[in-house]
Amino acid sequence: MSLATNAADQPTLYKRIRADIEKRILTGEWPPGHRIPFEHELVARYGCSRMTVNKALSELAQADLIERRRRAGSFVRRPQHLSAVLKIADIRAEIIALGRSYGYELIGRKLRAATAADRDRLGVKKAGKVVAINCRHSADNVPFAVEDRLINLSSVPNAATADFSREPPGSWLLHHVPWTEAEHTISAIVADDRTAEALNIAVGAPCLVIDRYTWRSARTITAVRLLYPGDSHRLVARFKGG
Amino acid sequence: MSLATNAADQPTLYKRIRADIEKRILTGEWPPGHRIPFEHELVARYGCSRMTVNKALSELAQADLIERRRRAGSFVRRPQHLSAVLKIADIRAEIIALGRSYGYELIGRKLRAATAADRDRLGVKKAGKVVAINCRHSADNVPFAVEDRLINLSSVPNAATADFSREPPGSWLLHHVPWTEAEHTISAIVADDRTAEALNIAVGAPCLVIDRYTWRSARTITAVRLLYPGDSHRLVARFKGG
DNA sequence: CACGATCATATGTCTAGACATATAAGTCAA
DNA sequence: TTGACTTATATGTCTAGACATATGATCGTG
Repeated sequence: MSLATNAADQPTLYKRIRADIEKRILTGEWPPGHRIPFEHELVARYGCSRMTVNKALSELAQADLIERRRRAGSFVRRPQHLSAVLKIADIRAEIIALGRSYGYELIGRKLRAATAADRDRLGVKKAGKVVAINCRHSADNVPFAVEDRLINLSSVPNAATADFSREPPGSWLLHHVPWTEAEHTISAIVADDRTAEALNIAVGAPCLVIDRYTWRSARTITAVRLLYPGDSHRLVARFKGG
Repeated sequence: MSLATNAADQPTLYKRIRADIEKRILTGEWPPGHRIPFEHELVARYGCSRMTVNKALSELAQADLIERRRRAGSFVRRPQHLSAVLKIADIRAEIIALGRSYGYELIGRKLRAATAADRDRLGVKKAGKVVAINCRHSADNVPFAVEDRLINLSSVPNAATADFSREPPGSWLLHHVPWTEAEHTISAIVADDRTAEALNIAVGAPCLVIDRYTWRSARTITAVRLLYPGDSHRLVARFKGG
């Protein structure tokens, strides 16, 4: 019976159900915490058996996109299942997890029309407004990292009015812009005068550089460069497979 | 009827099937390319319906542990689905992928009983033999990275007789020891005299350091430290999720 | 109000079938 | 030998049920 609805479909039904739900999550229509329809509701909507819906939801749960709770339903998960490398997205959380006291200091914040350099850095073509932020993170009152960030206001208009004097922009973004993709580039430099002063290390000391570029559904969110003292910091990534 | 076999089990049947197969793959009993039993054979062995074994196999396929081919069967996959950060496990493949000519040079190779330092580095308690290898990778005849590696012969006895004068140990291991887990630690240093000479860079130039520790099923395989010129190398990792 | 016991319900797992579909393998002709 | 056609088969998807189980809600009691 339900095969009727499957007549002109290219993908199979359970994949369509999965894709439908995934799309609503990724576009933010169903934000983290949102309860997605019960299985029996989806059964009614798609006119299929429960096993079909269950397969779609199971795969979404396996991908950590949703969390399934008996008796309660299925809920969109908060994106907290990141690999260790990405977890440094929230430096505050990282430092607190290490049991050290976290310190944050906003050095500069500018709202401006995107310059050519800004557009290049964000990988966007059209002009628009951006926020440029400079700040410093510390652990136990020792400089931990300096951050140089650009936020694309076309994608995240709220960031124009967010108060970054108390909350670090990485944490703010993590809570306001869920489900992004990111690309990291890791390299090493030696500290120049400015960096050495900001990190309280010697000029010429090694620094770890992390450039992260973040987007959601083809919209650039933010570009950030983080500088860590190279001898004191460790990025740990653990993988399974080959 | 099949519920009878499920009587004293803690995990559910499909999870047990999945775990059974996963174990044989991870221990190497079923190497890459091996055809695992057909669904109908597993149905007979576990006395359950096909949907149950199908669920187990589908999850293994989703985890990229096996590949399913219609009419042919299901096969253990070669571990080639690594994240970008881990892909540097095979520097030769990385350089060739960049379209550059790969060069390899074995600097030193020692077979010895594990010293206290070796055991500490490998994270093993019992004494045993190890191979210590020093080598250099180059791209277009320019030094690309120097490698300092320790292989635990208790886990990989074959490595004692492998010819590392032509094949880099990372590539050799990748082809002889499938399905490992790894932990990376990334940091930055400045080049000392020896490093500077090996990489043909200036003393005091920044270097990216990657320490990788690899194991399989609680058995340590190898520990390696890679040094890259920090200004010329880029580690790129791309993630999906928050 | 706090705390247990009970109940309702959504998910978790499973069955014994079914038809669809891709494809390895065999068959036959050019 | 090679290419085209046929066939057998393993996986892919789906159904309409079933019972198990965890847990949010509700209700009653001290």
